[in-house]
Amino acid sequence: MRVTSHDVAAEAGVSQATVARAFSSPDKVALATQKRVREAAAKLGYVPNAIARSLKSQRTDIVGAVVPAKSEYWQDVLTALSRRLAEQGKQLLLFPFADADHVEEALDSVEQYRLDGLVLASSTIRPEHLVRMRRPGLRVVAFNQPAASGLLPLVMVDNDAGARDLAEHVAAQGIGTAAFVGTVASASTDQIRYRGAASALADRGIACPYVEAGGFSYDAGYKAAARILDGADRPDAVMGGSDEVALGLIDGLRTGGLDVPGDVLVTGFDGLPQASWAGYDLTTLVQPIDVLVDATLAIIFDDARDAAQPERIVPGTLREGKTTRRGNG
Amino acid sequence: MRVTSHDVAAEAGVSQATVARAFSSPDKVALATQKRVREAAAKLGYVPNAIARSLKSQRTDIVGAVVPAKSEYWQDVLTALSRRLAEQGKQLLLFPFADADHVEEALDSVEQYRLDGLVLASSTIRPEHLVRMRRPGLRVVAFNQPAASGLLPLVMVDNDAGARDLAEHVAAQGIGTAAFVGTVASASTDQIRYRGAASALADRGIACPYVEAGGFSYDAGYKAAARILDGADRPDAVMGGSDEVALGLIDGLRTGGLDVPGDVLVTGFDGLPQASWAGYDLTTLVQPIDVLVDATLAIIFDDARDAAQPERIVPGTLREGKTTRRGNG
DNA sequence: TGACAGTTTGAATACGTAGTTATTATGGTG
DNA sequence: CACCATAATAACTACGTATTCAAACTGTCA
Repeated sequence: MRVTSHDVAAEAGVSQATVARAFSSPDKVALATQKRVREAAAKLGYVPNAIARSLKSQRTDIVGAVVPAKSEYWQDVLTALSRRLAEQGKQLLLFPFADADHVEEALDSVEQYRLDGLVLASSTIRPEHLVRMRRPGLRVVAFNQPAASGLLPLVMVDNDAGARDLAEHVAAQGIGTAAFVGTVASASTDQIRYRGAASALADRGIACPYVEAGGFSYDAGYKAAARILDGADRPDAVMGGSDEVALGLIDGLRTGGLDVPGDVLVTGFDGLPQASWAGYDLTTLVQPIDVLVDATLAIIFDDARDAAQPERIVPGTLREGKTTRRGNG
Repeated sequence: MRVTSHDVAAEAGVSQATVARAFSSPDKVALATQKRVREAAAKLGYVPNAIARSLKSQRTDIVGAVVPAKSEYWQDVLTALSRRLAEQGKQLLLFPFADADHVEEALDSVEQYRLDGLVLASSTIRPEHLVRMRRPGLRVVAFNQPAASGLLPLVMVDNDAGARDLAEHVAAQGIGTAAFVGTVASASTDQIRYRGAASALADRGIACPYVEAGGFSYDAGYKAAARILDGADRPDAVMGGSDEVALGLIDGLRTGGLDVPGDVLVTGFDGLPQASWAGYDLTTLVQPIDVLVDATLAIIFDDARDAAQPERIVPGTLREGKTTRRGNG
């Protein structure tokens, strides 16, 4: 039924061991034998069984990713991650979770597979879940998850500096008041971004209250806009906790009759492709996803275990769009 | 080092076989023994090894997906697919490819893993690649890929009917001329959608030339808008081959000084979340992704192999947005 | 020619689980 | 109390590969 190395061995008139060697370490097999084996394999349609190989070699060439099921940002990250892995002949196995309450189930599945590495995403994974994944033989990396600091190797963009950059850029446009519309208040990225922005604005005498959108989505941002519009004093600038929320904010504010950027400036955070779309042209902090992904894979695969708890914090870059470009007055 | 069922057996004072049974078919183990095994397992931190299980049972509980590396639409599909699989305790393994020339590499990797099923996506996978994947023991499904008809089990939205619905809807707004901006002319979905739209419009005496955007992206649509604007006679309506292209078209047309829908109507195809964003509110054909995913998994996992070559064609639903709502005149 | 280093190959084994067969314990009945 | 049916467990083996170890073969040099 299924063609195995034994079948190929019989066909080529050699032993199974030789077939295995011909595929995994060809330099140890005489050229003529190699050719004979390859021909037999081709004739029978033999393909090495990765499952059996993994069992023997204790490597799966598979990296797992525990991520929120629905999120533009994470979709982008996963795209970059899986592409990078594919280039190295490795694969990405997804463990999506619907919400914070279902993380544990995802982690249960993870343990079954003997993955080479694991990327833990989402700032809503709780610390107790994080430490649970510290197992011998499994390289875990927390991705953009400040709460993991000190608990796990960590790779993230410099949220604090990024938020400050955005705040300073906005302040430079000459605003009087501002507001920060966060995603979910308990998310550690949210907290850092807010503190960074608020602190930078405070330095310039600008107050910046926190408003919680209650989700990471466009819809959450859209709805939050209504609350901004209803508020007593409308801020001159609104800083979104993420691009998705910011894009929702823009549409919500515009639906409410405001002009962006004429009446109110808006910023985001992440650098999603959609933020660059001409309809929005959002000012945001672009995360260098490729750099973050490379850093992540370096921690997983580099034998030179950089220190005990590596912590790579990568700077983002400010993207200036028209959402913070005041008309001419 | 790694805890195995043998270790647990020793700890619990039973045989390895009993430990295995306690986990895979608990009903065959006395309750008291079961408890003892579970306690020993918990104490040692034992987790069954899915790799070894797969080798023995010839099932991996993993479904693979060969998809284009970069695409909003496929990201959505994969999200739905992986979520559905996770609910059933199964996982999704990604095999992304950068472009049509790299499909073969992806397929090479696929064969190594003994997957329970495989989803082949993208309308740019060539027929010879499709048939290559027809292997005993592997359930393959072509997802939204008309070209696979007759070659592989196929699940797709009714592209023809959808395109006709959109065309009729647009025609009903009282247009005189139209244009179809496809993605990539060689894509089989593109061809069907164009033919459906053009034929429905022709029935009403409206000509509909084909314009190739040259890609599946927002950028491709944005650039195609320029060509529409430069053209001799501007169409009253532009039908995009996909939502991504249509969103680019809208922004491109608006950048060029046109009002959408005031000066020109625009439609898309797919029903991406972004199409519903207030800034666009695109008229499009919404694909019932959950239905498509369920149909796909049914073919992969249902033993009652529906016919030899099942072909599930699911109707989409027209979403009427403001991009086809002419002002009031 | 014989010995020896180096290369190439084959036999045997282990990876960790699940299922198959054999053995022992249990309980009910005449 | 013997006997049998049934439940529960143990011993063993297979899944397909990679690797260890030993054997066979190559060619070189004294």
